[in-house]
Formats: sequence, C-alpha cells, structure tokens
Amino acid sequence: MRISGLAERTGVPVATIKYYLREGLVPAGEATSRTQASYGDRHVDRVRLVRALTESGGLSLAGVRDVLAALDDPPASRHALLGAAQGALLADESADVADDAVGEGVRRRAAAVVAARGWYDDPVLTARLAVQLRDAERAGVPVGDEHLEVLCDAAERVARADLATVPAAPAAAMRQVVVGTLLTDAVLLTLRRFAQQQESGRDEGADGQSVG
Amino acid sequence: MRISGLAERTGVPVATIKYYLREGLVPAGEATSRTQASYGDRHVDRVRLVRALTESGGLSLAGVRDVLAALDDPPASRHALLGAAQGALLADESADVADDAVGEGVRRRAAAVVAARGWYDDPVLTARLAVQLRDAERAGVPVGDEHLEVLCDAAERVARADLATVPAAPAAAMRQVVVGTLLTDAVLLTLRRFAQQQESGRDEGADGQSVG
DNA sequence: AATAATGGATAGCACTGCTATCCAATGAAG
DNA sequence: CTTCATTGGATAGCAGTGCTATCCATTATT
Repeated sequence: MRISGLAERTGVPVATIKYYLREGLVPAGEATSRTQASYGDRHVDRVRLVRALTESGGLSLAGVRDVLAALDDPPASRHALLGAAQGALLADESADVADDAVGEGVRRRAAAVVAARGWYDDPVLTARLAVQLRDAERAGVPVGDEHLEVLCDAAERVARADLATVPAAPAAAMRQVVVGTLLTDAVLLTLRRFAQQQESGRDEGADGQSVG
Repeated sequence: MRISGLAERTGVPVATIKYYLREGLVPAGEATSRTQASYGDRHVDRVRLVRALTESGGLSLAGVRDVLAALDDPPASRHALLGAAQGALLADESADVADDAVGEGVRRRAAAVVAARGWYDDPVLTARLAVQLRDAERAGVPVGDEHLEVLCDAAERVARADLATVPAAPAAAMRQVVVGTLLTDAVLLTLRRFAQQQESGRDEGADGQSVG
C-alpha cells in the first residue's frame, strides 16, 4: 500500500500523514525505491491510534509521542509498565504543575489522604492532587472530607476493575493500560454526568430537559 | 483598587486582565473617571475563577465564557440548574462529537446501559458515550460489559455525593455544580491513577518507582 | 509642573496542528 | 520508450488560541 492508500483507509489526508511521518508518530514505510515506500496494517493501526489519542483522549501530539514511546518499549514488570504508562499520560496533562508553589496545608492534606488509603506516595501524583485541591478551594468550591472519601472509594473500585482487564502479554498490557485508561477516563466522566442528572431528578421529579 | 492592584492580588499580568476585560470574561470596573476604574473583590474572584477553570479545569476561554454565563444566570429549579451547568461544560468538551456519524451497534449499547440504570436518556450525553465506546473499540481497547458496570456504579456513588454538597441558594448551587464538578473531575482521575498503582503493586510487590 | 499610571486600542508573537506548494525521481500505461 | 501522474521529501504558509507589547491621550499623584 502506498501513502494514498493509507490515507484512504484511515480517512486522514495524505498531507497530515506526511506530517505524522515527519514527526515520528508513524513509522516510515518500507522503502521500495528512493522515492517510494510501502505501508501495511501496522501503519494503518498507528494512524488510527494517533487520531484516537488526540480526538478522544485529548492528548497533544507531544503527549501522543510519549505514549507511543511507552507502547513501543513495554517494560517486563506489570508494575513498571503501569509507571511508564502513567508517566506518559501525566507528562502531557500536568506540564507545569510540579514546579508550582503550593501551600503547605493543602500539600499535607493530599499526603494524608494518600497515606490513609495506603497508596504509594508518588511525588508527581501527590503534587498534582494538592494543586487540584488548592484550585478548588481558590475557586470557592472546596472539596470536603466526606466528598473526597467517596471519590477515593470510587477510584479504588474502578482501579480494581481496570487492572482486571489487563492481559498478560507485555505489549497488549501496555496498550490496555495506556490507551484504555485514557479513553475510559472520558467514559467515567460522562457516566458521572448521567448519574448526576438522575440524582438531581430524584429530588424534584422529572422536569428534566436536554443539555447542550 | 485599580487594575494594577487587581493584577497583584491575583498574580495575573495587567495585560492579561485587560485581555479578559476585552473578552468579557471579567466585568468592567466602576469608572471613576474617563481613564480610571475601580475594582473590588468580585473582580478578584472572577479573575481567579477564570484561571481555575482554564488551568485546572482545562477549559478554553470560550468554554469559560459559557460557564460564567451559566453562573450569572442561575435557574430556579435545581434540576434545570444542573442541565444548564452540564450544558456549559459539555459545549466545550464535545464540540464536534454530536454530528459525528457513529455506528448503530455502539449507539444501541450506550442507550442500553443508560436504560438499564434508569438514567434519563439525554441525547447529547448518550451520543457522547457512544462515540467514546466506539473510539475505545477502534483503538483496540474495547470496554467490556463488566468493566462498564463498574464504571457506572462508581459514577452513581460519586454523583450521590456530588449532589449532597449542593447548597440551597441558586447562585451558590450553580457555582458548586459547575465549578465543583469540573474541578473534581480532575481529582477523580488523579485518584484513579493512585489506586491503579496500588492495585498493580498488590500483585507484584513493591518495585514501584516515581512516574513523570 | 513634572512624573507616573490608567484605560483603551491595535498590533504582534509563540505555539499547535495541520495544509499547500514545489521538486526531482520514479512507476505505470499506451 | 515516451508520456504523465504519483511518490517521498522539503519548505513555507495558515488558522486558531492565549496572551504580550506598544502606543496614546487622559488623569492621578507628588
């Protein structure tokens, strides 16, 4: 398959695929001559994956690059794999969060929550949580202890189900953790919206209407 | 307080505040002369809110504008309020999702999940869910029925806690729902990462390391 | 009266994610 | 074996977002 075929199969313009090739997001095709290359199914998959990560996952192309690097180099240990996967996701999401000076109080609270759950106190994640709690406070909608407990419980339940879906083979596991987590993040938030509508309606009867 | 004071109290550059004023994201100060205006606490709050929504909430300025409009015009009914709040959030998040042609199968599955939960079948939300499930499939990480059930359960638990935090006064309720939901979305996903690390470590012992 | 700051307007800038154009080398068609 | 479209490769440009910098006449401040 030549580049035009790749474009046709994926629905992505040739110029954009050339751009992805330049950026190293899609591997070069097998050169059949100095000005011609041949592409296969793995190229089709790659292009589709890039689009899924950007369009549904909300990643930037820089983030996609990190995720792809993680996918191409799956660590042997399942736990190390998770670390690599999260590293790729977090790098994109929280660019400048780490260096931000965050108050001592909120940082301690974040650490306390993590400790109470017995979670591993990952410095990047904890800093992230602290910033988020601080921002909520600043915006006038502080997260109460009870509310936070419920969020933690929900996270634990979800994480248990997440890990249960991870296959044994390293490459497949990596894909499942990285891409699966990213895409189901969005699903989880959508479901939260549904459930909020339901809970709200339960209080007041059905005067519901479409949103959007 | 003059504009320089507003800049100092919020940590946002004067030029940026002028930009927000131009864009209508922050209300004009009270004019004390033709070339001078006075700003108060509500202006400080607004600037901080804009930053919280963009930096932690991940909204574009266009999205911030919608959210602020909703905050400034809180409906009387709590349920209508939730609709307005979600409308403001969804408009920014799912720009071109609705018109996207999505397969019949995945659409039916989304509707089935919503029906099984007894949720209100909001067309925008359902379309969104269908697109997300389709994208996960396309990316090679389909969401299984059991996994989806767990996500739904978690969403319901979280939503119950969410609604419990909503105060009675319409303006405060609006702020809580819109800003609170947006900011705790991020918190929820961070907690999910923590819990995933924990679950992963439980299987293999503590060979964990920092991510990022 | 001198200096500094203000609001208002306009222009520009850095970054992202493409898109369009050009080119020589090549492959397919008659 | 010539013609003509297509390819890979390179370079430049473009639209949108979120600021940032400069200028200016007017107004405070000292």
